Amino acid sequence: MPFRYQLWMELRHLKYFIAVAETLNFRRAAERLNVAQPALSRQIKDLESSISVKLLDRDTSGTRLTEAGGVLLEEARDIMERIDMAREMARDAQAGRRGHLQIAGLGSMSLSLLSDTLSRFRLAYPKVDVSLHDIGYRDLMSELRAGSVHLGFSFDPNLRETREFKSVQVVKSRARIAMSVQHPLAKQDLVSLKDFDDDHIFCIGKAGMYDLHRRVTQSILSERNIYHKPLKFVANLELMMTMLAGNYGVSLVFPRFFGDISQVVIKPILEDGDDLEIFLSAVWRRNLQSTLVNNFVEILKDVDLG
Amino acid sequence: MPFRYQLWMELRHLKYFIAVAETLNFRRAAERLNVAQPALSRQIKDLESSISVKLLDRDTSGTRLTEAGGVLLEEARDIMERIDMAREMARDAQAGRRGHLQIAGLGSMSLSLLSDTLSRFRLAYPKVDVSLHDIGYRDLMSELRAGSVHLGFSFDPNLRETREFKSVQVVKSRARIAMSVQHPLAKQDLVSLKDFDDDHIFCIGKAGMYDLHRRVTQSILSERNIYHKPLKFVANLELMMTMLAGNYGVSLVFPRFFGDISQVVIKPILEDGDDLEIFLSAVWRRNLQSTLVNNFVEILKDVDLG
DNA sequence: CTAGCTTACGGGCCGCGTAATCATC
DNA sequence: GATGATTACGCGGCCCGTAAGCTAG
Repeated sequence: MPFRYQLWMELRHLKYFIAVAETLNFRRAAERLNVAQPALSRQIKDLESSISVKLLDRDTSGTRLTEAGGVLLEEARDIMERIDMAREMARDAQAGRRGHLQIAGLGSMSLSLLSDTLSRFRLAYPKVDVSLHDIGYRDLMSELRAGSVHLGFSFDPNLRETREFKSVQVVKSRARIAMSVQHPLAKQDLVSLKDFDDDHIFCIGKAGMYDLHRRVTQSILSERNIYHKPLKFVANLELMMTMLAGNYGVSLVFPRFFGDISQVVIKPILEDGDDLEIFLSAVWRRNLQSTLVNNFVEILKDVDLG
Repeated sequence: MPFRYQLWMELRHLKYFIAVAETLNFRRAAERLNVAQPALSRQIKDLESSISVKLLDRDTSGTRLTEAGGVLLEEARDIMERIDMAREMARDAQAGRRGHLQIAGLGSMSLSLLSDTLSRFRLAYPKVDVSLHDIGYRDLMSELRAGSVHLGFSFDPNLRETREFKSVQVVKSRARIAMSVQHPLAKQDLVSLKDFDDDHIFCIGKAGMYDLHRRVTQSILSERNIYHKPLKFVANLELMMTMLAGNYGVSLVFPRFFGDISQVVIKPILEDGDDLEIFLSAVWRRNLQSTLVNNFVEILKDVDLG
């Protein structure tokens, strides 16, 4: 397949043309350009013939722009500005001051934590476009590999320091139980996981994107052989909080990844165990040499999310 | 004074870079460009060093865009499009299909006649920007000379065929008297200028822009030694028509330059004389080689304004 | 050994500068 | 003659192509 763009001129032609069009005098334009006048004449002539358009009227009374010349002058100036801008943009991009940063996390659970980091990053690098994506943790690896996501947030230990990925631990949280203030146990300071066999236990999401919550909840309960009713699912965090506030059930939550909701109290758990700790990590491809990601991670480390 | 735009690259560099960035393979890109691979390598290297930005990561696993490269790729594509567009626009301009056409006339008196011509011109040359200006006939000559107005409309015989200007007669009209339907003479088919010594005679404008009407009216009346009350002035055509409709006076008008107004009748004049004929001409600078103007005049001639 | 990019080197095109030519005032 | 633009012409840079070099699988 041949190439799309034909080269019918070079930037030199535009530069020379602008100079002549602005001075309307070949000799002075040549001086400004530090070239000899004949060279300038020749280039203008070449430009005109390459587009088959008369750009300048040269007669005894002087040199004047034709209408086509006037039109091209505006365009040419604009193009030269674009050229300069392109260089600046590339430099910005190299310095991590410009670009597109695609960040993905496990739904609002992790992304809602980032508001501080995001605002500080925006302050430091205002020209960087940041996009947030809610994707499932299963997709995260492949998206990171493909490069369509540059930085991910994950609770998955498999997606931490490996030969392929780098990561930094962002925050950890210990599982607690969230329930309505009207729940019988809401007055206790400490509750046991065994106390909720009569309650519905809510999880966010049903399959795919949000099913991390279900997996963690199920694993914690079955690890301890705790009887419980079948898990109930709600689509998102807000819905779950509404259900909890209405005392329709309880939920195993990781307080730092949630906001404070009135009508809902969060109680520590009597039981012990490492699996009650959950770690949120930022993950990115090790061989992705991205100043954007590096800058973002620097700020991320600097921000106290705890 | 040195020149504004520095040349740190040529379009060739952009073209080559786009090809490499799209194929991510120097050899295939070189094929598409019909150059040898080393030449391509060298140009990309030159481009990178000229802006001090790494655009492509070349390692054993292949060639990939850096972030800066991605940014530049978008810009480069855009610039190449602009280049092609610039040529098309210049060609359009040369063919009179694009540009700015500045038209001036003597207020709404003449410009309101042009709606047919304007709409046909717009149909034929949609990319041409037409601006209408209301300027006095005194300014018209200087504006035409300066080139800030390309085509003018004038009743002034001095602004017709001269060594400096070309013109074409657009329409002529014979003076009549406009008066209210309630005017005592409104029932007559023919009236004499001498019948109105008791009526106020209205003219549009007081000084400057619109005073052509006053000059013509005054000249016609004094030429015939007709007694009349001092002329009364109104700012514009609409106001005058309102005054006439209210039977506050009469006016010497040139029907083709006015619209039909209810409550106002227009009567032929008994008197004879060449000075009762007024000609509207389109005028432009003779040595202005403007396809836009030529095209416009062609359509103007073609449209029946009578 | 192959694939893929870079370095080395010689040739040719072209853009430049000097000088001459043309045109108008 | 002065100003200003266009040919004429030889030089030099640079872009290119061929060939060799380098690295990784």
